[in-house]
Amino acid sequence: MALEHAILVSLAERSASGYDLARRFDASIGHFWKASHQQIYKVLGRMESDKLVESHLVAQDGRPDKKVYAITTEGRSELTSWLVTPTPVEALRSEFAVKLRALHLSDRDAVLADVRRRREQHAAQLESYESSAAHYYPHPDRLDDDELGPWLVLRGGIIAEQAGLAWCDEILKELS
Amino acid sequence: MALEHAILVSLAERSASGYDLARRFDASIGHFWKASHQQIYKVLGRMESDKLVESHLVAQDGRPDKKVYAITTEGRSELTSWLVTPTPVEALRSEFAVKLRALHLSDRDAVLADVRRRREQHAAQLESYESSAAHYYPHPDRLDDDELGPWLVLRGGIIAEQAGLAWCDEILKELS
DNA sequence: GGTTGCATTGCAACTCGTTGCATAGTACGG
DNA sequence: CCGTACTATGCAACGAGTTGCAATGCAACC
Repeated sequence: MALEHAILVSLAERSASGYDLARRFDASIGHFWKASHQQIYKVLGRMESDKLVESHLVAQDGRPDKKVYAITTEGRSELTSWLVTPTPVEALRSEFAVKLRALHLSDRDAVLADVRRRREQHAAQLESYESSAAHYYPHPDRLDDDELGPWLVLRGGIIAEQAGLAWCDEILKELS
Repeated sequence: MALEHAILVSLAERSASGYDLARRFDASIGHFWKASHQQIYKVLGRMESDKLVESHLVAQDGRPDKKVYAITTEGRSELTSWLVTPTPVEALRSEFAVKLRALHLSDRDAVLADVRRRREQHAAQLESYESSAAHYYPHPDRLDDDELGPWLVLRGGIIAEQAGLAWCDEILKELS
């Protein structure tokens, strides 16, 4: 139930509608935890019956009404207790690694093309993270208290993409 | 349906029972694609009705009978066509990143302890990969054709663990 | 005037994977 | 002789996530 907690984190920062949350997940948090709007609406519904969040309707002009969700006291205590429980290291799960392992059964050129594609995707993602970093945190040596977390997460993304890139480069070297 | 393909890869190398497969997944392939025995039995059953694999019973002495699965021609062609289709880069999904993002809502010492724990796990995994590499591939500059894939996969694991380790170290530095 | 796109919420059906349980024979240590 | 551990297979229930579809109403573009 990690989406539940990701939503609590997001709502603890600011109340939002399901639609807003879906957009936030497309942007910041979503770099490390994707969620579709269907999934978000479903989980929000369950969280409301569990009293972790509460909602009220907000009329808007020129747009459909929206249902703004806020975290409850119970939600906050659930969140803080989750925050201090140790996190199991998630197993890495890579379809690409399975394919690579079967290299001797496969078509070398197809694999090469695939690796090149992946390399470009990692490079693009890395660039996007780095420009986010430069834009939002121009002075990483002087961060506010509430900036440190997001900054470290961004650093994690950068490190992961660099690793992905390095792996692709190593594969390309071996295959050429 | 990636487990299906991982099983096909494994059976293409050698026929095996569900139990054997579960152990293989605990060892080599499983570093990058975990699967429980329940899951494996279930998928094997479906794959048999889909004619991707076929089984026959083998009696053993002192042990229960086993059902040995072999890949079929149809399974092989499914496998080769899967091998040449491009692989989407899997989104990274990290519960830990979500927690880290909420650092300002959290208990600094609890986070520190968690990061230290994760650091140890990455270090242990890295060491295990490196000793596998040293043991199975003592001469990485001279690899057989069928060794290159597994070697590159292992390299991917090493690179990923090093990245995980580097991230932990960076977090520890910032939090101290 | 028609099409496209955005904002907003949601349902239904499905796949994938996890957890817990059941069964049964053998081997081994205390 | 008893408990534990290994080999071997499987079912049932559940949770998480994906895919596809649907509705409505406004704005902007051609």
